Parts: sequence; C-alpha cells; structure tokens
Amino acid sequence: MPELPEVETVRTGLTNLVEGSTINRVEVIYPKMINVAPEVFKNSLAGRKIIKIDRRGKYLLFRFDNNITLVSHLRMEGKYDVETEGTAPGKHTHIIFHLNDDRELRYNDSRKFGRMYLIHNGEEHTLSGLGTLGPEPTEQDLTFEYLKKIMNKSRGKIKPFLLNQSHLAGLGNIYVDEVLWMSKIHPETTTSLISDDEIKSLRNNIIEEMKNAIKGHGTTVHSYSNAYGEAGQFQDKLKVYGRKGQPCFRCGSKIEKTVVAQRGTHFCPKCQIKVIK
DNA sequence: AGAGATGTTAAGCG
DNA sequence: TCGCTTAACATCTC
Repeated sequence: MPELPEVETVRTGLTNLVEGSTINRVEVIYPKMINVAPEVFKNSLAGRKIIKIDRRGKYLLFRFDNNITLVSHLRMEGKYDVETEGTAPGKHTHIIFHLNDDRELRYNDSRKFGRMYLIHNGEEHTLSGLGTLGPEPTEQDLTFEYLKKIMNKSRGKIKPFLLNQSHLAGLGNIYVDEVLWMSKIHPETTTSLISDDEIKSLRNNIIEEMKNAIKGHGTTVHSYSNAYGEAGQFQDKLKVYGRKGQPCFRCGSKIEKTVVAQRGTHFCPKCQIKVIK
C-alpha cells in the first residue's frame, strides 16, 4: 500500500535502473489499466527514451523525449520490477516495457487497481486525480496559512480530511494514523474545531514524518517493495498503526482500533481526545 | 468460506 | 456549486 514515501522510494530506484533507457516495444496484457487504446499506448512509447522520472503526491511521472508523460498510480498493490529479457513474467504482470538493452521494465499488480495515463506534457491538470491534487507535504509547499484556511471551513472528521488528496498530497491510511497520534488529535475530531496550535503541530508532524519515512525507504506492512524487491524499514518506527491492544508509547494505554471513513483506524484513547461539534 | 484490507473516484445527497 | 458520504473496483490473505 504505497503512500508518498513508498512512491518516492520506487521513483529513486527506477531512476537508478531505467532513466536514460529507451523502450523498444511495449506489451499490454491488461488494457483496462491504461487510458488510451493499446495500439496508441504502444505506438506512442516505442522507440522513446525515458529522460526523467518525477513524482507528484503518489503519482509517478515518466517523462519521454517526445513531450509525452506516462502517469502511473500504483494504488494498492502496484509494483515495478526490472528483469532480464526472456525471464518468465509473473502471474500479475500487466504491462511490459521491453528496453533496448536486454532488460524489461514490468508493471505487476495483483489487484489490478493501479492505473496508467498517457498525456502530452502540460496536460497534467486534465486528469481527474492529478489535476486536483493539493500541495506536497513539505515545509515550502504546505504552508500554515493554507492548512488553517482549508481546515477552518471543513465540517467533516479530520481523518478523511487528511486522506483527501485534493487537500494535501501523499498521506494514506498508515501515515494519517501516525501523524494524528503524534499530534494528539483523535481521528474523528471535527476538522474546523482543531486549534491553531494543533494545526501547527499537525503540520510539523506531517512534514517530519514524510521526510523520515523517505529516509527509511518507506513502510512495508503488507506487500510493498521497491524496484529491487526490497522491503522498507520504516514499519519498525510506527507508533500506532498495527499496534492494536499494545501499550501507547506515551501513556501506556492500550491502542484501540476502530473504523473511520471505511478505514481501519488506530489511536490511543487517552492521548487522543475526541472533540466534536 | 466469508470477511477484511486498501486508494481513488464516480455517483448520490443535501 | 460545493462538500461530504458511500460504493465500486479486484483479488488475495486470514
């Protein structure tokens, strides 16, 4: 379940492996994964060189030398791997990019939730998810003023608010539970009732958590692995996620697990007090 | 064997 | 029009 730090780890790995490589030929095994006809997809990428791999939120952006960008979202289970040409593809391999050096870049996805979109450079805003993405969770992009403004007018619960990628980009279920625990905010707290001091703390924790998780090469909870098939290390640093029934690291109370906005949600019932309208 | 897990978005509602 | 909620997507794990 890749969130921003995991996608960033994948981006770094793929940059090392295939940046500068040229695609000879593309195989589309599962056409529902892409937003154009398979023939258009193949013809647009055949013979093109990958000049850069960028990231925006949880989206990977492969830049090609013909002003085309391949936008890739891994959703729940998407993974890339690079193998020698001719080795048997996995059961869940849906797209194969044959490179010009006896290697293949493969996209694997056991749930088939991942999506790829082919666009002309500059058309990012036309895609439904990418086009409405909020700021990156960084010191520069996620300002206190912006966060305060959108939080003050939101009447919903803070957890789904933070999961909404149009508010800010990159957080998923795991990191939202983590930053709310760090900020001592209950996941069901009404967003507009959160004080300025708490917003400041929440903002700092989001920015720090993303930085640290990237440094730890992401979190492997279920099945995430980077382009080298390696697991992340950050799961060892998690404070609440997956710790149901275990003692809170701050106060010793048992961590509880409930469902908020259809998501498994972990919190400390003593440290994180619910404030609702 | 059936429930649960997970990210995103279209559709529905007020 | 906007913001929030719900369901759907597809498959594997427990």
